Amino acid sequence: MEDSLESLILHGCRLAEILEQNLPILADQPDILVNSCEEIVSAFKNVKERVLSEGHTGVQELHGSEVGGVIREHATMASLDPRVITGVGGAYTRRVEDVVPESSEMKRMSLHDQRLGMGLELMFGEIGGGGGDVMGTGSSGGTGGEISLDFSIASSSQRQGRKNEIDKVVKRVAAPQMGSDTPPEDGFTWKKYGQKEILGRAYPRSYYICAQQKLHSCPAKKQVQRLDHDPFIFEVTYRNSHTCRVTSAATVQIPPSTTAPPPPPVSPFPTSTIATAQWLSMNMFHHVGGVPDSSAGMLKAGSGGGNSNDFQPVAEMADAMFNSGSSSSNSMDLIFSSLDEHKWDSTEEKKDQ
DNA sequence: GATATTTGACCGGA
DNA sequence: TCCGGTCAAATATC
Repeated sequence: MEDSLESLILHGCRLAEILEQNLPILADQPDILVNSCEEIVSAFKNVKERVLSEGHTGVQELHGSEVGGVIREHATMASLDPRVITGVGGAYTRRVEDVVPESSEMKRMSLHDQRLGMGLELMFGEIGGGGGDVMGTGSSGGTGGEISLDFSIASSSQRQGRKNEIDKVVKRVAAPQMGSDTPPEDGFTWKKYGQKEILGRAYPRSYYICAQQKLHSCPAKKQVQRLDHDPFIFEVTYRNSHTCRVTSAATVQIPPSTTAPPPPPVSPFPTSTIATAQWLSMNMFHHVGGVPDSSAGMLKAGSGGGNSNDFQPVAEMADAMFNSGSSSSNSMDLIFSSLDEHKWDSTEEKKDQ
């Protein structure tokens, strides 16, 4: 049941993201804070248990040509962990209620996770059907509440296909600002060398090479493509590892699977206190009708390269959560810090330069 | 003037 | 032959 594992991770990440986004508000509402933390802990505890019991095979084997489809379809299965189903989203709420005995918590989860489900669907929508082996790792990193989902794509067909396809990482990131034409900073400087209309895509694809290519013969490249159904989400494909970074900062070793660091934190949710409070009350706790736009969410797909280490941050995060208690808002910093320390190196390095 | 971006042409894999 | 990726000249911006 690999899908449930990934869904669990995603669910936990999403809950953590929601909590982090609303920490300023929840600081004055300890009861809600505790409740929310417990939900997150529960989700990741489930992940941890599954990882330990399955020996990581769950994530490693999250292959398939239809990641999205798998998630969507399997999420409706009665045998699936209810939390998984609610985590996958509101699209299955009714089905869940059909299958699972009614539970107040379940219903609440299902309802206030509706927007999450939409996000997940958006997240997976275009990855599915690619015919590739997709290694997925859910992670939540950055101080801005970024939710990311990384998929390294290294299908057998792609291995045999075009060159440079082996070291290929696809990430999805939200536009730094609504309507922005440029993807978020990712810690590297890029030089655009081309743009092309892609068949079947509503938006052109931009091609970038590392700006350090001449200096360090850095082979890193990236492609930026807006999603058809959500132009505020960029699908960023990284190819080749940065050699420039290794050269300029010998202390940082970049595995191929983490070719690119995550973009800077971007708040995918309303930023004003009022807007946040409204969203919070609508979706997280009171879940009255209406499904907010999830399109601004920070989504990434990519990374991994089939390396089991991809899964490590999740386990670390789970550990951090379980060991740090759940009633303190500081736990969130602790949770994300372990990820950030790794992922934000390059950004900081660049700033230091 | 240097650098960055745009854009049409070309190349090569499927 | 099609289409994605790259090149390089033209253009824009600083």
